[in-house]
Amino acid sequence: MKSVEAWKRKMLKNPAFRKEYDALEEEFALANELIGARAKAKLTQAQVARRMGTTQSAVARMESGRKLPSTASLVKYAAATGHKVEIRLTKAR
Amino acid sequence: MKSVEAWKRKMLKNPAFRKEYDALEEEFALANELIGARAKAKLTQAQVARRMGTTQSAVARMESGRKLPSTASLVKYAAATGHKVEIRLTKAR
DNA sequence: ACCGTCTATCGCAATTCTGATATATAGCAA
DNA sequence: TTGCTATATATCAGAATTGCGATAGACGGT
Repeated sequence: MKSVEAWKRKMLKNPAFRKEYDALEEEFALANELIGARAKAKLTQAQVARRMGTTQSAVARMESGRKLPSTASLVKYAAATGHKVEIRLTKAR
Repeated sequence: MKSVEAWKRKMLKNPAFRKEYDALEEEFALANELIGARAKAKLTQAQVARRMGTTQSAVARMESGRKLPSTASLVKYAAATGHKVEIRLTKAR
């Protein structure tokens, strides 16, 4: 067992940290969606960027998960990788 | 058959209009998701607004479909109505 | 080691969205 | 009609995101 995992389990018991973590998880999940979509399309960031009408650095930023991208950007990114965006509000766990 | 429907079918054959229409459809679909989530929660715009830490007018704007709300706002809105946001990039039709 | 390709990050101006207030409209009940 | 509640719209300053160039790191091939 990796010590990082132990640390994570312990920290998640802290409510304050937990809140932060959940918010971050949102961003990471989204970043994975993006990277996965681009991988399926077999395109580089630069190629997606050109199709979106923007630059490679902007695409890298979206995939970094350091910022939540706008809905408009998501739609453009999806189109560039041959996908469409689906946004659902499902019952919270 | 309503004449509006006939007009719509005809217009959708126009590629330029079609593009506009698809973009709008995106926003309307999202607005419906939001309104539906709030209806299930049986909350008013003002109640959701207070839970989101914003005002009734901001909630109305999100649901109007006249602007694409930010991802951050979607997350807050979902939480306020007892939901969570799911964003998926699926194969384009 | 050098080169070419792909990705990550920084800083700043420009664009877009948000928060807030005020006001308008619609429906309903007394 | 009056009053009350819920929703819609306008405006504007402030906040957040984007576009862009420059640059650095990572990786594989020669």
